[in-house]
This record gives sequence, structure tokens and C-alpha cells, in this order.
Amino acid sequence: MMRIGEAAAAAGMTAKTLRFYEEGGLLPAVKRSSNGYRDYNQDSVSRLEFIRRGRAAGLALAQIREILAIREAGEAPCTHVHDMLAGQLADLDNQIAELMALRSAVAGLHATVAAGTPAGCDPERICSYL
Amino acid sequence: MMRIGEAAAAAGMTAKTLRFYEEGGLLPAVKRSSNGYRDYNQDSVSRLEFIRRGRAAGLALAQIREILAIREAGEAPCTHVHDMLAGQLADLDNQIAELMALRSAVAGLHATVAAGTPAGCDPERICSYL
DNA sequence: CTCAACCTTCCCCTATACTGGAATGTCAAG
DNA sequence: CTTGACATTCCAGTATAGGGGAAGGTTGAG
Repeated sequence: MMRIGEAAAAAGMTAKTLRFYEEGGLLPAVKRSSNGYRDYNQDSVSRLEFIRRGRAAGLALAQIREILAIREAGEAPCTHVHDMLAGQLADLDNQIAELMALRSAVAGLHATVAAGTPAGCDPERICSYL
Repeated sequence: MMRIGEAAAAAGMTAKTLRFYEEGGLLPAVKRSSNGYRDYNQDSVSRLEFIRRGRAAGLALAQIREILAIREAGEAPCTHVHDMLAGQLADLDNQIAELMALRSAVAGLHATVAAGTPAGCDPERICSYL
């Protein structure tokens, strides 16, 4: 009983995003009013809020879609959610480790550049310190 | 005096990448042999290796292009490189901090899901624990 | 009546650094 | 003469999560 703009605002999203989610199968096609406008109810908003929480946890839309499919099949997706969050933790740990390794390499280069003089830089190598 | 494949191999890249860099202005247009083939010399390879080092430090091609432009203007780009690496360090620190914040949020959710029972999960919320 | 604020569909664009593939040309070896 | 390994250009696609904007329909208010 709300139009797309209102539902979007209630979920903290834009109308564009709702249409995008519908197109991507994250939000089931909703009823239309006689004028063709989409008509959302509170359930839609709850679902949108769930998607938002998932996004906030760094889950991809594809993963959220999986969870929604399980709930739609009548099962509690909690086990799946638990596994997914474990995977997400592992991914984050990998990313963090990679960034920290890169950070330490860059810090080393940074110190090297600081220690060198521009005059000592070999033009053949563009910049000897990198 | 080497063709594109050889130069690419020498720099640890593909021929496609060399054409892409040339198109993007990172590698100046090189001489052509009478048959129209690009003809690279050792300087080209040095330049490609520089680009590689820059990429390994996580610099964007646009940033590497800047450094190359300075060297082309006859100046030593070391100061600029130094600033750029400082910026890169700051970026990395921000990204790491964001990922660690996300990681801790996800870890909290993960523990919450583990503590809950699927039976206690409210279908209205899809999964109460996320 | 008209205006503003909604809504609809449709298609293209964004960033990044390449990668794939088609159609065609060049050249040394067998 | 043909085959195979190179090379050329150009066009299109990859992944992600939407955003921009056109052209048009609908509605309530003044």
C-alpha cells in the first residue's frame, strides 16, 4: 500500500535500486495498482531491510539471493547464513593480509625514496627508487 | 629490435597489454618495421618494467602515467613518487581500517548466528541473526 | 487548466585493467 | 605451396551495483 518512492525511503534506498533488485530476482515482482504503479507492503520493506543488512555485512547480492531463496523454500536459512558469514570472515582475513603485505612493501619503497636523492636517480629506470 | 611478443615476454606481460598501454599513453608509440610490426628496444622494456613495479606497488595506471610524464619532461620524478607512495600508504591504511571494522562486525554476527537456533529465527526477518 | 511530483519502461553509462575473438597480413621453414 | 607462428586492427565483453536521463503516463492541488 505504498508506492515505490515511499518503500524505497522506508528502506533507505532509491526507487532505482528497488527496480534493480526486482529485475535481479531479489525482490519478487510486486502487485500493481490500477494505474500500473508498483504497490509495496510492509513485507517488502522487511525484505529490503534484510538485503540492506546483508550488504552492510559485505555480502554480494548473489549471496543474499541464495539466503532469500532458502527462506522462500520454507527453511530457516540460519545455517547457510552462518556458513556464509564464516566464508566472509575468511575472505576478509585474506584481503586484510594482502593489503598489509602490500602496505609493508610500499612503506619500504617510501623509505627508500626518502633516503635517495633525485640526483642519484637513474633516468633509465624512470625513478630508481620505485 | 624486438617484436611485440618478445618485448612483452621480457617484461612479463602479454602483447595485448603492450598495445593497451600504448593506446593509453603509458608507452609512447613505437617505431614500426617495414611490415607494420611494432619494433621495441631495451628502453621500452625498461619502461614496461617500471610500469610493472608501479603496479606491484598498487599504483593505478593513471598515477604511473603521471610519473612517466614528469620523467619525460626531463625532471626526476622522485619527489612525486615519494608523495604518491605516501598517498598510497594512507589509502591502504584506510582500506585496512575499513576491512577490519567490517571484519569485526561480521565476526559479531557470526557469533550471534552460532548462538541462536534456527527454530528461534523469525521468518518475517528472513533470518533474525543477520 | 496547468503545474509539480510522482510513476512507467528503455537503454546507455560508470570505473578498472585488461582479455577474447574475428578477419586479415607477414614471413620463415619444410 | 602450404602450414604455423607470429603480427595487425577493431569491436566487444568482464565484474559489480546501481545511476542518468529520455519520453511519456497519472494524479492532486491551486
